[in-house]
Amino acid sequence: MAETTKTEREDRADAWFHALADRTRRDILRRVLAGEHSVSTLARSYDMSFAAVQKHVAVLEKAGLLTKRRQGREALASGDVEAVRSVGAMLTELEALWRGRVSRMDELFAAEASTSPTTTDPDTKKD
Amino acid sequence: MAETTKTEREDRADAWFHALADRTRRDILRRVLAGEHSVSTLARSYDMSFAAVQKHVAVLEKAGLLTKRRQGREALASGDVEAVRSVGAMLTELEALWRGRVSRMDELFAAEASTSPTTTDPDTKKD
DNA sequence: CAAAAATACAACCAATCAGTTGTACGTTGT
DNA sequence: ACAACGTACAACTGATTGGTTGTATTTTTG
Repeated sequence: MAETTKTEREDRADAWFHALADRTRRDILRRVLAGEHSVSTLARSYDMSFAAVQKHVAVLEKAGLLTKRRQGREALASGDVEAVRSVGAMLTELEALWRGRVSRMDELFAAEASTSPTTTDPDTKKD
Repeated sequence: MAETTKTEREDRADAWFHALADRTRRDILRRVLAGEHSVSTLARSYDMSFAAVQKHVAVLEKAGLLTKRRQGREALASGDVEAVRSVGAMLTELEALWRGRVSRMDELFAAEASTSPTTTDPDTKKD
């Protein structure tokens, strides 16, 4: 159950980051995270055709960063925080790898210091 | 000074997210965050030409997510955590917008409840 | 010195992307 | 009923992307 394969996760990440890699889309996401907006309302904010904005919304929707709900003739878009959090979590995982490197470097430093205490360059007195 | 304009910030974000929107690049970033690797060492890990991997490294470098240092004939790549943190911070800012929406919704709910206490659906007793 | 290794970079190609215009269809207001 | 509005989608275009091969340069190694 909930069998999320590695490539599925990477596929989603591809979609997430690609969706966020456009400033118009990031701006749209900001707005729909702050509150619901119809596609035409959003479109009025940008110097491009309605169809172009509609495409951007579609990209965000496919990436799962936003959901649309129909009300009469309007399509109301709303940002999905959980998805944004997931992207953030991915970045945190990257940071964890870095922390692993640092602790490994610390270990190495400790080991070197104990085996040969004078290994640290003695020429570095002044400059 | 350090006058960072709005578009400069957006330019960097474009580069960041675009760099992260490719799974090979994300994988390279993971490796170089965990420790220094030469470009050819990285290249051996992927089923593509050396030049292709070299290009991916260049994209990450231009985005500021990784730095290269020359040692002899090798180019050693190392991940930049600060940049990763900056990307994370951007996501956190998006989350903050959402929190703003929620508190505004809370206010609205409180106001509605005080003016017409029976507005809330009485059928919603159980779940 | 000559061969091998690691890098850099240009030129090319197929695929995708971000934008456009045009058309069609359901919904709203007069 | 009908005009205006909001949406959806197809078709097209120029720019960018992710990959390739080929060539040149520098550094190590035998």
